[in-house]
Amino acid sequence: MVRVRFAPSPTGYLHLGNARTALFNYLFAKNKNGRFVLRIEDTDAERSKKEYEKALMEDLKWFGVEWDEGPDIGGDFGPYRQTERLSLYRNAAEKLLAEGKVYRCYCTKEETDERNRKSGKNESSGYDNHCRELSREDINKFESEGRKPVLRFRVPPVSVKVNDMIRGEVVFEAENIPDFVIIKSDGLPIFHFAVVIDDWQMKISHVVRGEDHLSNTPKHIMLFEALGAPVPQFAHMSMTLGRDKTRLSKRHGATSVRAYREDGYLPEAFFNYISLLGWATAESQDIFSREELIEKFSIERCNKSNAVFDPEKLLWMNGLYMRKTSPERILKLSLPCLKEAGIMGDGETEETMRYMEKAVSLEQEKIKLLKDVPYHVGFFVKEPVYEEKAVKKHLTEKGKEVLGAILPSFEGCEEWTIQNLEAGVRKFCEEKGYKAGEVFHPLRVALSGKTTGPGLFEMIEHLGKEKTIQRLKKWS
RNA sequence: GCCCCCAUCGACUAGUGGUUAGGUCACCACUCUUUCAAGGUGGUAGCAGGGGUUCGAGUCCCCUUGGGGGCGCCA
Repeated sequence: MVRVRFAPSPTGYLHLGNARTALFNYLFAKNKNGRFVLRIEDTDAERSKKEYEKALMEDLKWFGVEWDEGPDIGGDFGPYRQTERLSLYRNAAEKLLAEGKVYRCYCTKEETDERNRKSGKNESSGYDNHCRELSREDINKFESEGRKPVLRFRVPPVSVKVNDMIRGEVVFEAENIPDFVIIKSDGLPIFHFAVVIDDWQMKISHVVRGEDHLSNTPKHIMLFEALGAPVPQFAHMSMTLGRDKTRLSKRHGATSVRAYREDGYLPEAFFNYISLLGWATAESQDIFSREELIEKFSIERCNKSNAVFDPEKLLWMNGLYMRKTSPERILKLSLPCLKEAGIMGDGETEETMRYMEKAVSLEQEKIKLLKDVPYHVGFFVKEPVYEEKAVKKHLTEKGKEVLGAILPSFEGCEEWTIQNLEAGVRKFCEEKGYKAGEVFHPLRVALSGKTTGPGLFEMIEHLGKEKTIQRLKKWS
């Protein structure tokens, strides 16, 4: 049984990189008919916030990554929050201590840094295993000073092979791994220890995570072995970078799932785009339905090299899905924006909803983001926002003259259909000797406020006689 | 400083010793068209560098360079 997990820290909104890790875990699990576990790593008391945990779950659900076990829905291997599992870590650590696999260390950060400096080593070269063989006397002395020890893992002198599903075999020498802390002096576990205990006890079969953890994996393997626990399979996926190939951060623009969600991306577009980062089929297909992705996904086809997140391609893909979906759904999803823009209110009638659906359908191929919907369809119900440039260019004296001249033919239009409207306007052009553009452009601007929009006659037809005449009068 | 990973168009990628190095985004041109889009057609653009191995290297090996990551009482 394949069991994978996604284990975020609730210290901020779900990051794009993490979203990708979650997605790959999800796809892998679903592809293998396995289980996808959500675990919250909230042992960092200062930075972890309940509201972020909530947001994390909302955003995951938003783009369709749903878990089979997690803090909100439970499961057979809970609890699923690390702060609720502290006794588990403590017990496991006690056992290792009794077995001599970990030891108490009383050094402060300053002391180890100082020793490193004196021996000419780099400050970040790690712990020097100073407290490995403390005597009873030493311990008593430190304890009487009131020092609180940390628990350090006694790294065995062996090399560790990581058999990575993406990277193949990677070997690490123990000499490059200093004894590391597993329990802090306040009794809380360090990340590396908590993950191992959790993965073990939650029976995680495959650990799929970012490459940033590859160098830490030998530590994890040593811990699994010290615990007598089975070592899971590992797959370290490439990292997600920004345009300049550095780690994705604020200065690259939006980096949280929340931001894309609020900008009006469609969840299926986001899902599809993210799946393409560091993974591809032999055909390099790039449009997939959720089901297709689940069916075709495989860890073996994950790339080893880092991937640059390209917001432009995401935007293109969103437009594609926007064109594919129904106007009804677009309207429904953009309702909050429309309300905010004062274009629609609460409790609109069924008739208005259908009217707006039609308006959306006329503009659908141009809509790239939900938040742009008000801009595209606002003029159908509200007085147009007249764009200065458009007015200046087309609603000139001559333009207004044309509008005044054509007004009667609209007033006299009995059957308000696209065909009639077009025939009428064309007839007008011919009779008065206007070129089409001389009439079409002023009409469009007077009615919509913009130089771009739906087909002119579809637009007029949908606007209706009343609004059309009222707006034309205003400009003639 | 030490350790690890990676390297095909600007970006995402296909490629697993013999290819005119393919697709997608972006870009450019043309086309369609009342506008803007969308669509269609075509195009610009790539194997980081140097050594090997081989009849033959984008594909295998080594070095260099570049990029990323790790080495915390953060996760």
